[in-house]
Amino acid sequence: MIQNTARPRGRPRSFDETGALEKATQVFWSKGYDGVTIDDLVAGMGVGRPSLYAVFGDKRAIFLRVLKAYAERKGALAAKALLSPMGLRDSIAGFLRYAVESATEKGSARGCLLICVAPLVNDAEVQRFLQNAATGGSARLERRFRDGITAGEIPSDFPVAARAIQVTDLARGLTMRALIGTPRKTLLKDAEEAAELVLLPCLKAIGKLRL
Amino acid sequence: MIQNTARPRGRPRSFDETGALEKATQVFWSKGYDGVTIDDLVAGMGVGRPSLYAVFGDKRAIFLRVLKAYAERKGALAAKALLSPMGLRDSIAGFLRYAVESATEKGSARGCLLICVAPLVNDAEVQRFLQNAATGGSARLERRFRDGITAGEIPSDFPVAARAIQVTDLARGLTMRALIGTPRKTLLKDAEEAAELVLLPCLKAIGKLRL
DNA sequence: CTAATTTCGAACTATTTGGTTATATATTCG
DNA sequence: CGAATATATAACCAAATAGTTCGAAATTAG
Repeated sequence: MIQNTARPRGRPRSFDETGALEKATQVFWSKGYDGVTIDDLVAGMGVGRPSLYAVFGDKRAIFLRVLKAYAERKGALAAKALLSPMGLRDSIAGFLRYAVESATEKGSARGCLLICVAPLVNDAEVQRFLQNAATGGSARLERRFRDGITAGEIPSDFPVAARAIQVTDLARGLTMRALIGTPRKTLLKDAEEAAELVLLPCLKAIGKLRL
Repeated sequence: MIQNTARPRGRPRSFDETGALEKATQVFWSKGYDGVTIDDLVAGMGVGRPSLYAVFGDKRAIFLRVLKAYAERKGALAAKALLSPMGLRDSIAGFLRYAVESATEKGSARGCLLICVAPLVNDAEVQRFLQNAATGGSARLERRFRDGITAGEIPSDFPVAARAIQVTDLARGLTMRALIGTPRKTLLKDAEEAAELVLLPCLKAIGKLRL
């Protein structure tokens, strides 16, 4: 069963479906949801108008697919940045650094589809999706903090939940500043300092610190 | 000179100019720049189409005026929230609390025109304006931190610049989460914890702490 | 090779949108 | 009151936009 999907019957498509969706991602990312017209998508995706409607549906449907694919891809990369380093500090710094780097990548739009543009889409399903993505993200960060506790890198009463949320908020802030043109270099320094901040022991733990 | 501006010559306007701009603010705030049509503005501002063009210009011009007025108003309120309390902690907490409250106000759109929608406007002048507003905001926070140093509330080597930027980033994060529907109550708690975070002494200062 | 199937390319239609024009209305000045 | 001025209302127009239709093209099945 090398070819599970036998070649379909009619004229073959001149475009790659997932490739076209990736191009659509760039279109939405750079122009925002409301700023995108069907013609923008036709031009950007390299798919003819009728094929676009037949294969993907209307703008909203395309955006939803784009959003979900983007979230999966980006979520995996963010998780990798978070989980690859061994030390907790490198983890958090790596996560924030990744946020900055992907938000200031040359050749791509600035910012982030999930953080900067999707929240402005006036659509209940999009909102639900973003809510879930957000809680999922901070849950992962919280788990990473907890692993830091078991590794003895932070005290056992470290406020893992609060700090996890704060990391996501700081990442949002860095990403929004990328959008308004703050240079990567500045943001990378800020990311480093943000990581330092969220790893500070809380006051009641200071007494127990061995310095 | 009670009436400095003698009544103008022709038919009087049926709308108040600044009032109309405030209504326009709500329109842009709730629909985003690209989501707004001229008809939306005509309906929302209560100004007829030709008058709208004659008095305010096109959509971009209206948005620029809206943006500047909004920034001034909101900036003043944020400054008040920051500078009214005497203690540093109440200041920072008050600032973040204000960000959350204004981003979750009933009867107004969620989020913030400056933080959530203006950054998506693809316009050089808007970008410059936002950059300046951002640096101005963190400069004020930095000053407030410095006043905290002279008041002896934080050590003299407190990283004022970094913490000021972090407060703005946290505020951005809270505001963006307001936009995706995170409830006010949650955000208020997060704001409180964020204030606590940014007031933690840095590690090298802990040795000097008198507990 | 022929028929069936699917996509492609171009044109088409109805609607929305940005911006203007024309006429009526309200006000001040003389 | 009548002329001048400025705004309001409605209608208008051209361009952009969303979504569809139709014939040509490319492929497989028989």
